[in-house]
Amino acid sequence: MFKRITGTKDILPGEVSAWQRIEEIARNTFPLYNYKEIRLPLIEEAALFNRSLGEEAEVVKKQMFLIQRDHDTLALRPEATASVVRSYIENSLDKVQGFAKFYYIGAMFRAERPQRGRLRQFHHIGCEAIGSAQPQLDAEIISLADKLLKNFSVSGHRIRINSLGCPDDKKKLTQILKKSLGDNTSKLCQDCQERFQGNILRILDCKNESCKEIVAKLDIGQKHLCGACIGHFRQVTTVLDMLGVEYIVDDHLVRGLDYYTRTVFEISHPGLGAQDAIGAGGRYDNLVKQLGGSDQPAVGFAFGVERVLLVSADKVQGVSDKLVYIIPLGEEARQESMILLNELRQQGICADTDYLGKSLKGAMRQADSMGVKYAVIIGDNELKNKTVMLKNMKSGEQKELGRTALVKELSGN
RNA sequence: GUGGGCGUAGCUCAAUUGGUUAGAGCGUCAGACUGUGGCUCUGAAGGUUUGCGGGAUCGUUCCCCGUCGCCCACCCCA
Repeated sequence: MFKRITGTKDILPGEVSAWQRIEEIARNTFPLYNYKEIRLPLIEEAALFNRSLGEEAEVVKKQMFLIQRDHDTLALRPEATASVVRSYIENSLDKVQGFAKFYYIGAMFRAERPQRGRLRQFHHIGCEAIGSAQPQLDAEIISLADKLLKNFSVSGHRIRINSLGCPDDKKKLTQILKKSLGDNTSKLCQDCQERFQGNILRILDCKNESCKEIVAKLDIGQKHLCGACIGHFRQVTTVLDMLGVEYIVDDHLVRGLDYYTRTVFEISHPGLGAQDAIGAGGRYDNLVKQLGGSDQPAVGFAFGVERVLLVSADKVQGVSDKLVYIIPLGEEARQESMILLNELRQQGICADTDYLGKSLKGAMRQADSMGVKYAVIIGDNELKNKTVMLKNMKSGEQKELGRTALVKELSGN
């Protein structure tokens, strides 16, 4: 028997309605902020991600699904920001329109060990605004993220924000950390000792208690930020306050991907266990240039759809309450019902029938368990009278109608 | 990638210190007098015989090893 690839999931019809709900909310909410949908390939040149996420990023080093084809190394995309930027540059959108807002919904791939809220194929709903450095945009995007969550029926989430500063500030922060931690690296946990080499900023958000203590003593705060970055961050928080978005400034918040600059944020939810980030994002003012485009600052974020679904209070279930179920009794009625089905469908009425030759009782049970609103019975009597029997499954009432009267009755729903 | 737990019908779980035909509930299907669902009752199907492959044993679903899968945590991240 064939099996799913580890870390992938079949989304069966029963679960699809929950997905559709989330997607529909996203498609309704993004346009309010003038974000336009963009659809991009699932595979890209692997080098795109090496360049954008950083050679040292775990995602690049260990988690990419690589495909070797001829002399090219391709990768299933582990995230979409790099692809959006690639597309923005490749299609000369910087020249055509300069500032642009995009949103996307789609699958991402990372070869991690699966656990709750973590899959190898997972789905992002995200957006990117490219071409402006204004702090108001950062605030708008955080408030959009918050709005989306509310629309998704998610509550109790926590938004943490921080500023990493411009590239010079990031370098400064790296140096501060190297200097102040250099003497007692041995006191850091095993992971942090490795981070010290390649990914030193991440020591700031280590969960290890003793590391936390050491980091707390350093009292980093936002001392590494230059005047311009401090000003930027202050404006971001000011606008967030104006918009009534609740957030926590967390100066230990660092993101794992290289491209982030200045504002970063992460949205977590206590209902999730270890993988508690349901969404995250931030500024990436250098990425467009770094990938060969013009100098365009940008900001964006993404939600993990699976994680959002885990904490969404609205558990919709698929019911066929718009379906009309036709029950033919006998061979002649079965033929006749094909005409009726066709007619109903032409009128835009969802209609189905029993294909198993069940008894009336069995077919009624079937109709009931599907949750249909109407059943239509066609038997010998109805054939003779050229009518059908329409039964309202909720009220139990039924009446005998002619064909046209039936269509008229049902179109009203 | 590292550690731990688990793996018995479609689902949730049982199965006495390893001992004869592996059980239940739910679900599915069928029936309960003529063409009518939900509740109830009755019955049936469904496990290539316990993820897979080895091993120890007179014998194992139960013990050991390997493997695959799932889950949880670490890590990472959405």
